[in-house]
Formats: sequence, C-alpha cells, structure tokens
Amino acid sequence: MTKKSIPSPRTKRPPEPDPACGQAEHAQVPLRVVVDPEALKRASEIFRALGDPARLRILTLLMAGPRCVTELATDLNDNLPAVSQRLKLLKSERIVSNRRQGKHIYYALLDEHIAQLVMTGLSHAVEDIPGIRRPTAKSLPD
Amino acid sequence: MTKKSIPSPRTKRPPEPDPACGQAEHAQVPLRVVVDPEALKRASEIFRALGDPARLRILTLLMAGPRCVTELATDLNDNLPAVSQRLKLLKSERIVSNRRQGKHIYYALLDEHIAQLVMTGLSHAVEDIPGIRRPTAKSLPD
DNA sequence: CACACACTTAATAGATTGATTGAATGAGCA
DNA sequence: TGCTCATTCAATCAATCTATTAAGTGTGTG
Repeated sequence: MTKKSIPSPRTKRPPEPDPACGQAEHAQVPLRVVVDPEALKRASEIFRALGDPARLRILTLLMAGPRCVTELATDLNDNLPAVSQRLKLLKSERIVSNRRQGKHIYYALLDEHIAQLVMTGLSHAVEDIPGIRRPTAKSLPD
Repeated sequence: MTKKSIPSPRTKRPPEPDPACGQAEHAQVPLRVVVDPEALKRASEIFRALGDPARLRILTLLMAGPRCVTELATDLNDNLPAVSQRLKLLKSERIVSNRRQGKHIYYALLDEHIAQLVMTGLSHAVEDIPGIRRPTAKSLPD
C-alpha cells in the first residue's frame, strides 16, 4: 500500500557546511526568514501539486463548481483512469474533496484558499508570458 | 546542451474521448473556464518551480533581499553546486534574477509577483497544516 | 438477481528529475 | 602574471513520477 503522494524530493541534504566566503565580506545580516519548516513543506507540496498543466487544468474546471470524473475526463479529452489518478493525487494533497452523489462522484476544490492560489498563480502567469497578447482591459469575450 | 528546465510533463495526451456518461445525466453546462493555455502552462511552470522545499526555502531567504550563492549555501547548510543549480533553474523559470557585484553574484526575486505568490502559498499552507499551532485566530476549534 | 455504468486500483514501463563529484570559467588581488 | 575565491558547467546515477492497460469494486436498475 504505497501511500504517500508528493513529498520526497530526491532527498539527501545535510552535509557539512563549507567554510563559505570567509570573514565578513557581505554584511553579516542574520536575517533568518525562517518560515516554519512545516509550513514550508506543506506549501511546497501544494505548489508541486499545482505544478502540472493537467492537474492545474482540472482545478480550473473545478473552480466553476463540482464535477464528476467522467465529466472532467470528457472536458479534458482524456482517459478516465488518468483523470482519476490525478484527482486521487490532488485529494491526497488535500486540494480537492470528493462526494458521492448517486451514481457519480463529484470532486470539488477543498478550500477557497486553493481557488485563490490558483487564480493568483494564473493571473501572475498571464503577466509573465513572454510574447503576450494582453487584452489590456479584462479579457471580456463577447 | 539540454536546456529546458521544468516544462515537460511526461507527455502523451490526446487519445480519443470516451463516450462518457451518456445522454444528459448531469446538466449539460458548457462552463468552459478555458484559461489561456499559455497562461496555464506558465502558471504550472511557476508552481512547479515553487514545488520543492529546497527551492522554496531559497525563495523565502531571497524575500529578505538579494544574497549571493555562498551566503545562501551557508544559510541552507548545503553544497554550493546544489544551490547554484537550483538558482539556475529558478532563473531559467524567470523567478529570480542575478547580478554580479564585484566578486559575488547576487540573486534576487525577479518580481513582486513571485514574492506575493510565495507568501500567499505559505500563509495558506500554514492554515492547512494538520496539527497546527495557529497564531492568528479564525476557526479556532479548541 | 444480474447487468451496466462510474470509478478506482494494480502493475509495468518510460521519462524526467535532481544530487553528486570533479573540473572549468571569470573576476579580483598580490 | 599567477593565484585564489566565487560560481558555474558537465556527466553520471539513483530515485521518483506519470501514463497506460487491464482488472476490480460498488451502486443503481431492469
């Protein structure tokens, strides 16, 4: 039963620190932004989960409301198992939730957080596209 | 010279669509959230780049201001080449920028976007941690 | 009760990723 | 100019991830 999900980065970190620059070339600011390691890990997990076009697309679909797997697969023009697995992964990462409704199983975004995060990422992404066609105003289709 | 960086999802997508549920079991809402594919791709790239604890940590350090590679490596307690490669990746994803200052090369977050995205992710992550000690007060179940 | 539908699970194989070591580049300095 | 420091480059290798096909589970229905 190989649970797990997105955790493990190739892993193997803490060697011995190098002597580094030396004395005090750069102002010795402690700085120490030190985000709680747990938060850091969780955040990276979430980011990683969003870091795949297929998964992200699923999430954008889900932003419009709950949908069942078949529906998603149809919209994405993809296999059922594939979509199912992605949903499973997203669920294990606590990004979506599923609920059985009669014959179907509806998936939905778990939080408002997620929706907001996705939107934030997308909107920032739009502004960062190399060769952009930026609809100046608000992409208001007819 | 295998450039590239984070793009390629395992690749191989568009098979033939399954007949799907059938007639009209679920209201046939077109819905069409259709985020520009480019934006979708870019967003997923960014997310993926943030989706690693080590890289994310680097970014949190950079949120406090530019730092050189050695400094980062020292703070992260990690090898120079490792840090350098991560920075290279982050740079290729247009997430950080580097600038030579005398003997050192200082890296910094490229955008305010990135900083905001990181912060958003982190703050949301904090709220989603299973066993949390939540500083703020919101749904404070006791 | 048996069939069909909706979805999940299993297992394999391909591909990508990232760590690691050692060498190379480039700038400052004696 | 030669040397040292700071950083990058290159290539290998292990580990992980995802796609894919086929079989399994469970629910509703005739």
